[in-house]
Amino acid sequence: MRKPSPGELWTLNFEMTMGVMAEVEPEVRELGLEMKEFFLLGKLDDHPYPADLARALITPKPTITFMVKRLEAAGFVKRQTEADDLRRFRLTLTPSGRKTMEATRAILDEAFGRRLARLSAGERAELLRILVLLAEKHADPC
Amino acid sequence: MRKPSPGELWTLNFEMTMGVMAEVEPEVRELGLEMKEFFLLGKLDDHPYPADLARALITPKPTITFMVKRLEAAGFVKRQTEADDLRRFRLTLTPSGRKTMEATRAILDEAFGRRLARLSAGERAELLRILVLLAEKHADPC
DNA sequence: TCTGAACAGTTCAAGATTAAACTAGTCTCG
DNA sequence: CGAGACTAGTTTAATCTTGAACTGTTCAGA
Repeated sequence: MRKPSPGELWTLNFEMTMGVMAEVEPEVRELGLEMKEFFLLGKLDDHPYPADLARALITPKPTITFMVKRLEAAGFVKRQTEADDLRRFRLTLTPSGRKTMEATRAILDEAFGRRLARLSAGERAELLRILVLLAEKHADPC
Repeated sequence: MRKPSPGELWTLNFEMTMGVMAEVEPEVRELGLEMKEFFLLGKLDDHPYPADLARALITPKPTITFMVKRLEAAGFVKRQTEADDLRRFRLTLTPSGRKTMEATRAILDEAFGRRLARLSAGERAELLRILVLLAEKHADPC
């Protein structure tokens, strides 16, 4: 590959990522979960409120409302009102929700693990190091 | 970061990728393009037929139909019937479509370039090498 | 040539997403 | 306290997406 521009590199990475997601999706669906719902469940421990989730997942609030509704109906999430701020609902994973989330992660581990197996141990470590650098949020210097 | 599982690494990467996309999206919208449409335009040279695009973009055929309709109406894409196979339409970028696509890529270059600037030249080269390995499609050994 | 399978692309209807507007609770500052 | 600004979460209505079914075309094999 000719030396790509940053945008081309981003696109290559994006397509790889989406390829893995598409690979995994049917199997995850069989667990009764959409990939987007998996992302939500994965954030729940650190971001237990809907508005908080909306920010963390870069997703509009109404979308979160509807996803939470579905997840609650499916028995993956429990909502409880927060005594000290009556506007908010604290969301928690039910045991079934956690189990399903972990099963999904296992499927993802397996699929992306197959790709990572193409790399040496050193390359995998380097990739981790690099991704941590890239993922870091930098304060906008205004 | 504790050594993450493959799925956690994938998720870290996915979130970084989506973060860049969210960063870029408003500016791209001002050009009159959705990000999804940008991906479509970017594939057009190599995949000039809708069904072909649907496969390349891992997207259902009706979605492509509607996106192409919009892109044609916006003057970014031209459709012409293919004489030797009357089922198919060949799609081509109009000059305006190519210009807009390139402007979008420039925005992406700028945004992802800012992240890449956190890496050394050696790390960037290593990242490219690694992503090429990960992105490669392997034949399923059945 | 004909028949049936396969493919390109579209339509339609059901379902998902989301911007805008809303309700209701909290907080700040006089 | 009380007014106004802000935040959480929902509703509504418009838009977007997509599975299923369809039309029309091509192609392989009898």
